[in-house]
Amino acid sequence: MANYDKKYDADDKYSLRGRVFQKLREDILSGKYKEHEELKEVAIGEELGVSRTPVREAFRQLELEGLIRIVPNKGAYVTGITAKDVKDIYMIRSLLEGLCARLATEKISKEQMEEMEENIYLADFHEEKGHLDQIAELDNRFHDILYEACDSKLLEHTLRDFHRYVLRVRQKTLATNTRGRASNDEHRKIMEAIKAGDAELAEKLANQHMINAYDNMVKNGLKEIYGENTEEDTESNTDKK
Amino acid sequence: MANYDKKYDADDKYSLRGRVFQKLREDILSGKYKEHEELKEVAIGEELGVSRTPVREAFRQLELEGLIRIVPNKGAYVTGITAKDVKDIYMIRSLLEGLCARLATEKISKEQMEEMEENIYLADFHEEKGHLDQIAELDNRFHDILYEACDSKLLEHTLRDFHRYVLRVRQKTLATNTRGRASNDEHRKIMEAIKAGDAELAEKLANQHMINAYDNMVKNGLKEIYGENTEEDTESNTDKK
DNA sequence: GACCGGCATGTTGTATACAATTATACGAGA
DNA sequence: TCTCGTATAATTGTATACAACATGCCGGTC
Repeated sequence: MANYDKKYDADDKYSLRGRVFQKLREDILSGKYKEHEELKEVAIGEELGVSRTPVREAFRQLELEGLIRIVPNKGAYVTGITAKDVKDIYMIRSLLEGLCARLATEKISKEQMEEMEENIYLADFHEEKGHLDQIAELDNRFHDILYEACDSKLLEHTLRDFHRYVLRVRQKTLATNTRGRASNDEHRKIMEAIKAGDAELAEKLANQHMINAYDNMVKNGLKEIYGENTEEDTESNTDKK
Repeated sequence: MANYDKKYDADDKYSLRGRVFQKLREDILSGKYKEHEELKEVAIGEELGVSRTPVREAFRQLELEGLIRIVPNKGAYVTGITAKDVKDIYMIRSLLEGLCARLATEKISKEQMEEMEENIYLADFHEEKGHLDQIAELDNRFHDILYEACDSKLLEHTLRDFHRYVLRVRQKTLATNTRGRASNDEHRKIMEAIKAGDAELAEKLANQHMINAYDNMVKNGLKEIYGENTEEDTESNTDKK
């Protein structure tokens, strides 16, 4: 981890490797490739019209992002997220989003503050109309703004990683109920605390925001989506040492 | 980042790529390759007796670990750590080590508990004798035990990443003064809290332990080691679109 | 009929060849 | 002498060829 600038070249859109990397990440997160599915180098390569070399390099990166698992001499498999993983991520995020909000209170710029207010306003609007896609999009964007505003490349990157990682789960739950409204209300309170310069409060609210999001997810049947033990690797590993 | 099992195959010692990856990581962390030094594929390849292919793949992984920075069509450069990066990392670690200690209080095994006690006992011994290398080693190991004991692959991995990342700095400061003793005393208190089942206390102590470690580092001239602005990328980037 | 071994096939691992891009050096012109 | 442009070299990006390994089928043997 701890790789700030990475995004700006690892994701470079203009090399074949970068394109393959982005495409595969998107496809995995969007669910095109499902858990435990095997990704074959030649198949991916043909699909995207490139040779195996850039595909292989993209695989190595995807592995470090935790999206696939590479078994030497065997293949690359899409990793699963267990219910426990999700729980752990939200525990970690609760603390770090809090830290992020606290730092942002000091560091946020005028433009970021304005975008945040606009974000909440827009989310209200789409909430009224029931535009689920836009709500999800704005929810993501709210957190992105917060990450940018904390003025710490490391924290920003860490949070973005975790955020992206649970997207697979989150998208399924945000659309199912009234969490959208509650979530946006919490966003508003965080925003107001930051605007008022109350770092302590902003931190606490952001902490709680994550806890609420997780609780809601559990209530709405996280277990059914990602079984109690999706166990991305059971004892099927005879290749250790 | 969220890539638990990765270690067990990304680091696989028996493929050329895995060996190159490990070797380079070690060399960068140990300081053999210095900040902003350019790593050339052929040079590394020849040195290790392999072709460019495994070297390139190792580069991609090192980039995601934040140890090098790859500029498309130009080269791979060892990244620097700014003083602010170190500060951010310790802020993050303060929270996460606290969480880790709290979780470990519930989950730690008998064996882990025993190793932890032994660790502290040994550290005391080497402290008396002034064995700086062993003290540093035991300090690292203490945290590793804690990471393992929290029973969260994600948290464990995240903390390990950050821990490893600041090793470059930490090794230089631990040896310079009396921090070794103070650090071990703090370890003992954390251990006792865990043993007593007091999760709250363990968390607070671990929080403070990181803050103290950072304060000590600042006192002992972090600035001089990693200048105020080691700025791993200034505006020397004319290649961004 | 069950088990074992080896060949055939497919897939990944590595090396090498070639293309594209960037850096460097040198010389011509002002 | 300085600057600019072109040619040349060096380096990375990509494709392909070959090697190593894993898997599954098939026939043989007990």
